[in-house]
Amino acid sequence: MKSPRERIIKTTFDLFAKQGYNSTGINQIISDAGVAKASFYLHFKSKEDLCVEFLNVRHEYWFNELHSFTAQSEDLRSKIIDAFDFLMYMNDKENFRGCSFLNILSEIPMDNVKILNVIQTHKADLRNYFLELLKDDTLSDHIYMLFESSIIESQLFKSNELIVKSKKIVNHLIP
Amino acid sequence: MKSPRERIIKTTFDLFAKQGYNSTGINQIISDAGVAKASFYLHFKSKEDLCVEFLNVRHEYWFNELHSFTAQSEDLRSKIIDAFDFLMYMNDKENFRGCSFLNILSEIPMDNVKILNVIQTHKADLRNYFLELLKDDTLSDHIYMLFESSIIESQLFKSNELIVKSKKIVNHLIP
Amino acid sequence: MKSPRERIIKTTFDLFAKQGYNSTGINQIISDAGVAKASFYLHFKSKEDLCVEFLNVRHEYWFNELHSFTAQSEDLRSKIIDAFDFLMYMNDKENFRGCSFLNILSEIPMDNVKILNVIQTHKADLRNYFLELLKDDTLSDHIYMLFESSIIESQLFKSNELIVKSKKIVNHLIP
Amino acid sequence: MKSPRERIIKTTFDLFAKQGYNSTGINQIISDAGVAKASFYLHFKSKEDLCVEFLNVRHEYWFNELHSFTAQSEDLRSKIIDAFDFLMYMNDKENFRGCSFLNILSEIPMDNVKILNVIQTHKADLRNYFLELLKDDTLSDHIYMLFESSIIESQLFKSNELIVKSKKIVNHLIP
DNA sequence: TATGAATGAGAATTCATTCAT
DNA sequence: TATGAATGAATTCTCATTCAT
Repeated sequence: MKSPRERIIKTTFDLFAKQGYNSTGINQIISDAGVAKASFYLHFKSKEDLCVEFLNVRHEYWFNELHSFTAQSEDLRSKIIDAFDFLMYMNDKENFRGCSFLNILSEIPMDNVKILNVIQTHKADLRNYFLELLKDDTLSDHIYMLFESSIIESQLFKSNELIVKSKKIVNHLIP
Repeated sequence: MKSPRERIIKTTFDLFAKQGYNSTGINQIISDAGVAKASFYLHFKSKEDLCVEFLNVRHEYWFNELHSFTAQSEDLRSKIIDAFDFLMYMNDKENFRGCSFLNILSEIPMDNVKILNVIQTHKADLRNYFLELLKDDTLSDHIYMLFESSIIESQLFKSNELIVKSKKIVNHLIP
Repeated sequence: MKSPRERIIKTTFDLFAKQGYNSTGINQIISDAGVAKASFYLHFKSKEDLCVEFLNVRHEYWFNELHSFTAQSEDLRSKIIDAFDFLMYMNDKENFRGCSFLNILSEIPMDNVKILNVIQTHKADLRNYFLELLKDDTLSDHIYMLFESSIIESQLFKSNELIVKSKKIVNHLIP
Repeated sequence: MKSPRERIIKTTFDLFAKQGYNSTGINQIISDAGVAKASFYLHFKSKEDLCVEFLNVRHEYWFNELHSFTAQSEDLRSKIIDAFDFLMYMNDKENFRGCSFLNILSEIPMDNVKILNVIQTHKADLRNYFLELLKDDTLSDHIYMLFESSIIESQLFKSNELIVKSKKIVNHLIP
């Protein structure tokens, strides 16, 4: 059995991704993780702190998954298309739960800069991911925005329809 | 002075748009609205019920605002561009709070179909708005997705940068 | 059966006087009072708020008791002496628990002005009580200080010894 | 660097005197002292135990300070007056925090004899201090009580007013 | 002697909802 | 229709203490 800290992070990873931030209480986390309440607060200063940790872990996990999913593709075009296929893979895997970062963005008060920063960094990294592939910021932002919409709209309609459509559009955009 | 029901709706409209669903308690609503607790539950079965009502009112309000904002434009191109300007107008007015519908989508449990339906309907209407203007579902969905991203990214970065960029892109897309 | 609010105040009165502020939790108060937790917070904004209310009630109670205890005495000297006898009566009644106001003074952080004010007012009133009787502020403060010490020392040593001694001293001081 | 035990005692000395007993948690003590939790309980059986130790150290410290402060004075009268000046000196130094012993007396359950004993001993010693100087137990207790009030009232009103008044009164009392 | 990790019990407070009038 | 009072269940967080090493 892993250490309490690891169990907390693992549990949080599952619960926040599945239920969101506000719907997941500390009580559920500790009971699912099999950890005492005080042990939780030994490792995390507050729920907000845990959220930051969660987002960091999620960030790493998500990009790792993206990278392995797109690793085979060699040319630019298929690398980008793969990214959209990755979204469908994730929707399948996580049941159209959408983007943990954007979900939490909606759940926190607007002045929570600590969490906001982590979310912004994640998305800035993603935006940069496309920029480094495409070397053209208008095109890369264009695709980034289709990518973002693809996530949200598939969450909203519980369907990959607009991801598929985005793929077609993107296919035409890439030179 | 308006009726209790109207006062509740008005207050909810302000608070949900400003603070979100979960951060707004019934207590704040009734105290801001100057209404007794029991009176609230006389008119609304539950907070969820109120949420549906809020989304309906918001739906109507939002499209009304969009229509008046874009009323002057006569040709297609400027009508679409105006829609993106409308987003900047709203960000200014509502301090980059993003889309009430998408925000609540993130705040509710995924199986809450009652609320999910209202959100889906709103977005379907918006998607249709572009379709009816453009008569070409690939193009209209393309623009719809840029529009959606524009909302979210400006909320995320508290900046209109990507709205401006979207406008340029959209300008090229429209024939 | 009285109203929840009354039951809370009655219970608090007993518990704070007996156990002090910090050793008395909300849980004990509501369970002893037979009231739901949320009902408690319906009537009192916070524990601090309850403390202020408690001190106000205690203030009135204490002076009422003092007045009735000393009501019979007609001349100045015996009125003052009666006040010291009153302390012994209270020690007997409340088992040498000392002064609720001074006890709480020791229990709160020094910057809690809200509570500090109530305590200061109580003691200013007491100081004034002696002044109005004696019309000589040096003498009245002299006696006030012996009175205060009498409370504290009898609490400390669980004995009325120094009250008795004070009475003798006071007897000589009054002209 | 001193031993853990010494560091704990030094830290406790500062924190208990400044914040009181209940407002000072073990966690703050060990973190301020730079000592591990288990090391703390190696040296002190419980917080209560630490409290006793604190009071003992404080006792010694306080009397030492008093003695040095009054060392210069040769005649009886000025030695007594000096004691009251000492209170003002301490109020200045410790920001009107009052008597550590009386403060803790208010913070503990009444049946905590272990701590109560230490407090009683301290005050008995003080009472004896005046007795040995004055050789007249009525007079010495009279002054002792003014002394005690002086501490408490200056703590209560954050002012030396009643200490000054006490000095005048005491000046007349001493033959 | 020294420690970092872990804990059970309890702290104050807020939630959406219902009841009696 | 309208209401003020009352509630059970949950919230986040802190307490002094102990265990395994």
